Amino acid sequence: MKLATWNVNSLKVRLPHVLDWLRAEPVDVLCLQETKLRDEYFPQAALAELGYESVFAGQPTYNGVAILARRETVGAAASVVVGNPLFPDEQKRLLSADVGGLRVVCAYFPNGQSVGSDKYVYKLHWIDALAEWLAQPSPLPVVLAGDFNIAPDDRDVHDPQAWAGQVLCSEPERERFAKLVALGFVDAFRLFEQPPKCFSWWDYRQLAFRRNAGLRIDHILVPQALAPRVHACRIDREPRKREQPSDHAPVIAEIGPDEPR
DNA sequence: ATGGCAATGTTTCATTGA
Repeated sequence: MKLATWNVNSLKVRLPHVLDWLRAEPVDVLCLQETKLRDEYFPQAALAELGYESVFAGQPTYNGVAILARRETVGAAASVVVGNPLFPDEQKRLLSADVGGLRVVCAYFPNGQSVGSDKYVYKLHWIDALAEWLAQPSPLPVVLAGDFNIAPDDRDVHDPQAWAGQVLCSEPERERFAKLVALGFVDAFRLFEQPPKCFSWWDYRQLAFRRNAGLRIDHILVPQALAPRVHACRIDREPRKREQPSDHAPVIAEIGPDEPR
């Protein structure tokens, strides 16, 4: 199956991009972040027309996550959980659903604003609680996909010197990323040899995309045991080239079937 | 040191993002 994650920065504005993208790249599961929509405005019907079932947890203005599942290939989403049971939170950043034999956890990590700020402290606590939750046993292999708002390594930063110690790159954030991975995951993207300077987010300002001045902050973590089944992982820059794009690009992983064919 | 760009609702600016 193909599983992707994409921070769309407003699904209202980006719906045409998402629909076009799914027509060109009919992934089986798509995790969305920053839908910025109340649940009553979620474009369920338009996605259903393309064959996708949606589960979602939104709020006005900020945050909002969704998991789209292509019905004919992965069936219906089950065991939907909104938020982290261990971390009561008004902000809609986390959504889990069982689909296609996987427990898909769609996450929009807090941004953190700046190192040492209240939002940064919240970010670290939020991640710690996520790790605590993910440490609990699951009946299905867990895939954690989303906008982590962490560039795990200097390879994931266009200008590591400029970003050193800054939010998204600070050591406490990177330690937390490593702690999540240490629960038994692998970063699907790094299972493969990748060209240098692969990023998933570029600032809207200062022609950052054209200069490839970006960060790799969107990730798909798969269980170590599933690593042999991951056949590819890449970032699709094409949607970022369109008019009025999201500042993030989708990340796609191809995960093979359980049984060798 | 600051703004720069985009989206939203508190809407003609302030807030947030990353």
